[in-house]
Amino acid sequence: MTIKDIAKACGVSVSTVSRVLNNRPDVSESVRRRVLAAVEAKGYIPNNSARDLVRSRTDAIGIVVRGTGNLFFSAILKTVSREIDRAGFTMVPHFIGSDADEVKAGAILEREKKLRGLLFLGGRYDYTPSELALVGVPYVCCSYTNCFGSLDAGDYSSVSIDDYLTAYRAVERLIQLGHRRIAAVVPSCSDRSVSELRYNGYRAALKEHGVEFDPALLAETGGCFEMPATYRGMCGIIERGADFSAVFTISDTMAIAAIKALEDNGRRVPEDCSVIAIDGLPVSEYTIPTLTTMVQPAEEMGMESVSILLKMLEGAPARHLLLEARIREGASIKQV
Amino acid sequence: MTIKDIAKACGVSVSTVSRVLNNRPDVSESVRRRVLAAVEAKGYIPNNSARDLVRSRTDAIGIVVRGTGNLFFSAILKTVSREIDRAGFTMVPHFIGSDADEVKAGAILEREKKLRGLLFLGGRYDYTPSELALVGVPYVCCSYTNCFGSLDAGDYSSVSIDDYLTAYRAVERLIQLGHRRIAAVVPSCSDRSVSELRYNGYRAALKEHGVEFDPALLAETGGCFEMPATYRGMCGIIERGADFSAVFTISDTMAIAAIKALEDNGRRVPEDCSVIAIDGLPVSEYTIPTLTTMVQPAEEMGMESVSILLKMLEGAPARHLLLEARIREGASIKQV
DNA sequence: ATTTGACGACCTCCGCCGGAC
DNA sequence: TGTCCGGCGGAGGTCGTCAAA
Repeated sequence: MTIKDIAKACGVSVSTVSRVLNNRPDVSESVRRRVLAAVEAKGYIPNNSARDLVRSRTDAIGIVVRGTGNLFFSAILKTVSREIDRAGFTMVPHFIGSDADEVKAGAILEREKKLRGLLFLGGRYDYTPSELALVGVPYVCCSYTNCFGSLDAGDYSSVSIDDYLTAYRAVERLIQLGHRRIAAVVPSCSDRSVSELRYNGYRAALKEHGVEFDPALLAETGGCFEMPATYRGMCGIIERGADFSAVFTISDTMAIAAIKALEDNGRRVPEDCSVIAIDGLPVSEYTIPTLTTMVQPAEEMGMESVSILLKMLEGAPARHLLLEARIREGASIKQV
Repeated sequence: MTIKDIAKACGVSVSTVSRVLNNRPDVSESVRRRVLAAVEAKGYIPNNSARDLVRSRTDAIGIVVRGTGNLFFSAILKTVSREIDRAGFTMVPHFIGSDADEVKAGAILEREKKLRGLLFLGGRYDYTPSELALVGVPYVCCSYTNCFGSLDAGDYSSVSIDDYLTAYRAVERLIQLGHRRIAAVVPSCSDRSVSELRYNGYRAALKEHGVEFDPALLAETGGCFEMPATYRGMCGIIERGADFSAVFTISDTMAIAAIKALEDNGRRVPEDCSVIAIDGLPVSEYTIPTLTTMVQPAEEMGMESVSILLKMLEGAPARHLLLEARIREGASIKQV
């Protein structure tokens, strides 16, 4: 069942059928009706591969999810999927490890699947224009920005929270409660990415409030956001006999692992040690104790990312949206 | 950048490049290397639309994920995505609510995206053949089976654990530890689905070991797997003054919410009450206390689901794989 | 002036035949 | 005789162009 069969059945040319199918004006009403009737009668459906081939453009939007096991991304992904479907596009997801090259993955995806646009869910903060030259379609960085990089702000869009400020406020909250010896478990202090940014917020909050930074209170997990590495990092701080009354981690799952390490070493949370984090996962509202955390507006981030990308496909300029993370008071911090 | 450019650059014919690209045997090793080097150097990627076109079929496999917020599915999804990519197919995901009609969603997806096959991640256990007649491509039910339905076993594949037996074993473990008053929080006792199946396993374990079932120890959440509803259900059992020393829930996240409800009502886990569940999420290894749970082999389920589906696309018969859920001993249960 | 037909290009695969060694 | 490679044509739908009715 091809366009030729329809043409033959109607006694018209292939060109004419194509014109009807694509709603072009230069076809007489009588021929149009005859063709549409034949299409309906024979149940003809145009071959999408052939259409894509000649139009050289699809309805595909790629999503590169960097960091498998990131529960925060899982939440965003569902929103993104829903919004892309709603707009009549097709979502093409691609999951990569947190140490993989998302730009390369996106560029390959773009060409393999003929993407109209790209949405990066997590990535590096220090792109250079030459790196991103690989990407030939509009793209949005969801949950991060290019603050360490050198991209022209007009060349890409981003939707994120202010990582530095959010970390600053989380640590400031601990200081307000009287904490001075505040440990931190972070993937890295200098990864030119989310971890460095939030670490800088931690350092700035200490400094601003006259608290001296103590390297003994810091654990780096070697770039890893996973719970086992976080658990080991927290144990490391404890085992070296460091003196601290609070812990800051850059994600909820890291906080859950850190709390586990504290409890396993005989330190109760929050009685012996306060813990604060950033993310606001649903599950951390049911941990014991309930986690106090800075909630990222996941739903809003997903919606806005897709909305901005779709508008870019229609020629709208790039946008950089900075959303606010609000604290969700739990029971993992207390006054000292 | 097309196959012609590669041919020109290597000084060979288009046919030869095509032969190399498709791993055909009748090409000399030297030419093969030269062509592959040029492909690498120029970053050539074959046009998928053209490939699909000439092969007269697409490379799309649909995934209908039923139940947003299901962390267990998030883990499977990553494995499924990786395996589909590896096999050279394209994954087309579709997320729907846990009360939505996955068959209808799959059928629509199949027509819109011209799918080769479908993978249902979560769904009803009681399909009838007429319902599934909507689906015109091979499909695999991942994480569930049609045990309440009337499908011909040869018409579909499934990869799952034995829900009834797994629940039976979990509850049996509690009985072995001396528990007789075992509460259960389940979405529903009669949803013709996973909840009913696991509830039946709970009831069977009680009966088999001479423990009388007490309706006061049961909470139904109204078909909901979410933590807030589970929390309320658990609180309901406590508030009605029921006497129990252990709780069985059908998922890890439900257990986390149940433990929270217990602790909030002054009952320590496991000292005052043991809790056991089914799933084996990474996060439940870091909750306090560590959850004792029946681990579903998520990685294996994802891999096998894709593997079986791909073989079905090549004409292989349907298969029904029953995987084993092994207990992960935590610290949420104790002897009484 | 309006409508319709014919044609080539787009891109890849694959089977087939022919030539070269 | 066997191995390797070139070349051809058909498959599919769209779209611009040109010619014709």
